[in-house]
Amino acid sequence: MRPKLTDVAKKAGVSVTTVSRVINDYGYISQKTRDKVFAAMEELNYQPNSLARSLHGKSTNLVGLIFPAITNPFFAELVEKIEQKLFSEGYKVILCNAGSDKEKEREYLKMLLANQVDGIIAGAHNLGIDEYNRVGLPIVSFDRKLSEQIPIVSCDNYAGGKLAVQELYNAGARHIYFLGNPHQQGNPTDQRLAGYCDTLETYGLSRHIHTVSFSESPSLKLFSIKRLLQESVADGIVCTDDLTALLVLQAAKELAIKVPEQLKVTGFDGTTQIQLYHPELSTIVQPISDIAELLVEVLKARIKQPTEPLKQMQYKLPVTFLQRNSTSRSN
Amino acid sequence: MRPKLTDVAKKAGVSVTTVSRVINDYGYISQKTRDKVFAAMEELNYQPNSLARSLHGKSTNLVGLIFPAITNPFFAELVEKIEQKLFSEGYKVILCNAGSDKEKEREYLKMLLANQVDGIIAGAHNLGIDEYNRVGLPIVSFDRKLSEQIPIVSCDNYAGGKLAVQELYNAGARHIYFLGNPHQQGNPTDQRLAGYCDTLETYGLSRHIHTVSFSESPSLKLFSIKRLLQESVADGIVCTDDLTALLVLQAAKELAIKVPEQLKVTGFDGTTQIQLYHPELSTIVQPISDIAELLVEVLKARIKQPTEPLKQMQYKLPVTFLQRNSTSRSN
DNA sequence: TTGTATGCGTTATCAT
DNA sequence: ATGATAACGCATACAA
Repeated sequence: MRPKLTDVAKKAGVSVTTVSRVINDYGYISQKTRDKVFAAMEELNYQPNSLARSLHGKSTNLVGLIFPAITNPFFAELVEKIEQKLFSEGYKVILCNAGSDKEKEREYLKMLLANQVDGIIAGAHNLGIDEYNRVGLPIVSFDRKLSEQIPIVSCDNYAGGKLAVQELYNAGARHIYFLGNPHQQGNPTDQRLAGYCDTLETYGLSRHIHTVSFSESPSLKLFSIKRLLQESVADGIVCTDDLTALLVLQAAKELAIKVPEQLKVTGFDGTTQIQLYHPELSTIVQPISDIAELLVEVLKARIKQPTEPLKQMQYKLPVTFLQRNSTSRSN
Repeated sequence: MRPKLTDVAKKAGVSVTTVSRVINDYGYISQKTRDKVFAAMEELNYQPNSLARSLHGKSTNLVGLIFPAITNPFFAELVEKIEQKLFSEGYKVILCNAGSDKEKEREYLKMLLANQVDGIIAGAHNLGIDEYNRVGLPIVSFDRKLSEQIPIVSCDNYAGGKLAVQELYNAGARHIYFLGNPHQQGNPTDQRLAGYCDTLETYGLSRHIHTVSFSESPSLKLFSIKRLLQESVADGIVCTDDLTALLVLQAAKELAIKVPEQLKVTGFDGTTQIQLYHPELSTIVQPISDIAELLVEVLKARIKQPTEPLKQMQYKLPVTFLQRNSTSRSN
């Protein structure tokens, strides 16, 4: 049995109140008893039971993170940054890898409630608005609208889509395709598509929109991308994420299509990892660290003042373009 | 305020005991009251407070995961698998990204204790034996010896080191270098080095052991690898992880050293992600899914019977070789 | 400066 | 078949 307050009290020869006072540094206590208590705690390797503490009305300092998959480098880096910020603020993280599983996300949501988390940062979005509305807990969403009450942090997806087209155009591409996940209504990532469409229009080019399912197995994805490359006349492709872009590069290589001479490609996300291990890929870089920081800041504000009306519904962070070889100008 | 048992009881017009009975499916209750109670719960969106529950002696069904960095694809895949297994067993995961920070790992360990986790799976190892011994909680370690009392799950690192050398040798390499993290005493990963050394000896070749710090920044790592390639006569390199191997490939490319003609390279880990996005890299594949499953199984056993003496101290899972172009035979 | 008693939300024992 | 109540480990109002 783990030692409890009474055990420490007994060992130190004082009352539980005194021990509690020492632990929480509250009220008046003599240095002598303080020392005695610390010695007893040390000897027993005592750790206050934070469950009992929270039951008493104290907050748990627990934050739930709901994301689709940490094996995706983008989410891995984002989650890691979030975890770091939260840790430095005294919060601990319960990680919920919801995948694209509605039921699992629901389960996790219930679990987080049951564990009295102080708040939730949601990056997976399989559930509907009302389910999130019922939670009744501070929530901040990454990159997706969950409800009218839940603030969203994301990068400037529209600017990203626009920038990608501009860069491809400037590099000489005139048949610019869009390749991404099937889009869902009302999500900020749709803005990437909107940016693409609008910008094409200003150039007087026509749009070509193709989708590959995010959840599809990568080898299937590779297969459909190859078919796309064979059947199309694309000389530029805007991908909605880096992994898809890498598959395009791979497909092009297998088909002996030269990048960037015959085909220029941009990714989206710009994780440190892919920047480093795929230095050939141009991409729209999301400010992952800033996003993480902002998510945490906004959540903290909601936790502190849950009833306060939202100052701001959406926070959009700027993107940048990372010029690499896959979009080099070929003369 | 979140609804509590009394609220549900009041709404359903029964006592708290009855509600508790319904929730836990315990004792006798008429279908009629059962329905009433469920209706009330539904209406209030009631979630039992698992803190109060655990306070009463129930287990939290919480498992702590301590790992160095989920941005490393290997850990990302391992953690994701572990999380999946645990979830399907009814456990939730507290993720502790300890980095290589001793203090953070210590903090996390205390936090997990305070949150009454049922057990811990430890994959980061900055702390000493005694700190883990004091925990007094079911722990299973991945790939590292933490104490006499803590079971270890790992792949067969020795076989991995051996296999790598064999494959390089068979592909024609005769100056086979070892490139990895600086090794620490008594850890299973040292076995990779041992396997390398022993196997070289059977071939009558001499050993060349080089280290690059794991925590070093990748661009620094790349730099020192380039220097190594320039100064050495290596025609084969055994890397202790895939990311290092990728840096070697990159360095070779920049130095116009042809792989596999002039230099053959093997990685270690074999994550799905790197297999897919770096199809040129030969590697020793760890059975990640099996490792995850075994970690969870062993932990479950410890949780069920914490006092039972360990049946087995070490569990070694077999590795396989994935033959790709970086070790192709060049005639 | 220190100790006693009560309550947090839930489960379990005992009664009805 | 259902209800009253003690206990879980801790924090705090109140008392000493």
